[in-house]
Amino acid sequence: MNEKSTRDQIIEAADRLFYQHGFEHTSFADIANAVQISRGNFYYHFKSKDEILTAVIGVRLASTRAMLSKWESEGEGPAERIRSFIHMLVANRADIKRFGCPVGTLCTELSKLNHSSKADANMLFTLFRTWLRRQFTLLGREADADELAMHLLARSQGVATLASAFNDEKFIRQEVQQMDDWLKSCTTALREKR
Amino acid sequence: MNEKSTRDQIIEAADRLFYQHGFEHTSFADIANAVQISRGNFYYHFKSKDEILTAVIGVRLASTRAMLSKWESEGEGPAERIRSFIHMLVANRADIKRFGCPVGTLCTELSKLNHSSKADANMLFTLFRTWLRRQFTLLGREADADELAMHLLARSQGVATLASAFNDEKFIRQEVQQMDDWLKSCTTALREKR
DNA sequence: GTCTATACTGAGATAGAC
DNA sequence: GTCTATCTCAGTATAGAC
Repeated sequence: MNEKSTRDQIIEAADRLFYQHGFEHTSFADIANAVQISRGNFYYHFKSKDEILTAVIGVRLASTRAMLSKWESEGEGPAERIRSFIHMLVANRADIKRFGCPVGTLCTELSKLNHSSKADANMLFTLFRTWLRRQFTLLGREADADELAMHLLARSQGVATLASAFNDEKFIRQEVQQMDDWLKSCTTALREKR
Repeated sequence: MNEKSTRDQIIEAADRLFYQHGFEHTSFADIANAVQISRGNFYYHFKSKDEILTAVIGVRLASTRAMLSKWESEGEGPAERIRSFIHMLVANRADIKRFGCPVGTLCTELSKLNHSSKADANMLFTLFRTWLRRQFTLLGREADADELAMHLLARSQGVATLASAFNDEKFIRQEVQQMDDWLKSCTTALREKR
């Protein structure tokens, strides 16, 4: 079973194209062309474009949950787990430089379209927020865990946006370094309080 | 001459609609409807939709330059001027909460569309970057002025993105407070070096 | 499950009257 | 300078053959 089902291929292609060119700007023809099927066949698998979007968001939610679980089980302690999040920017720097953050850009677009799937897409942000909040709580920062989680999310979003606008990978590394330092200071601040 | 020319009205309406609903999602009918003119009349003033976008970006560039000049002349010293930039987030919080940052969201969209006006829109970012860099230089941080400028730009972009996704004005105030503190620490760090 | 052919819609754009 | 009418085309969607 090396062959993926046509349905999965469609979702995969749509996921990539929505990321690279945006949801609205991606046409059925684009997706059909990428999967090498006819436009007509398309409607056997999905009734509408919105239905594909729903499926794409579903896949992204699932893969995000899987990634967070992996970080949770593999990271030695909350600080290293948070570092996993921060270093995602470096790991994906080539894509981020070209297309920005897949979560941020999708949420922004759906928000402008006032699309019915907007809330589902925002759930991607919530997954990260909740996960980060738990890590900061484990780090002993339960009082401001959510604030720290949101702060870090915002920092990474900003980095993605500017790295894309200025087509600048070096800036990503620079900011990641600063976020690492900031994370250390979070733990230090805690020790000083003791 | 209280009446604005039709051309200016079109640009104004397009500016607002592009911000609220995105460039691609805004149709001629939407703009024509907002200005209360017929679609046909439209083409007397602009040959194409791209031409309207060019005009909108032109207006935004001009008004950004004007705003930066105003901050430059009115702010007492570089630190207070940088604070003007930071507090833009608070001043525009209602719009930012709903539609994100007008600069960031436009640049992101045009980047995904691979639009020919992408570079012009990015110039908006460059205006802020250059201006902030100069302020940090005046603050005595010439060695890392550009890094600080980019850092602050990224922070504000991230705040706008998340405030919009989570529909959260309080988060904006929270982060602005932190940026104010950060700005103070920039000056403090300098004094300590002396 | 995949194809071709085709209908329908909305959006960008033009022509020409007033 | 503004209007109505109309064209073209891309994109979504459907019908029905294979």
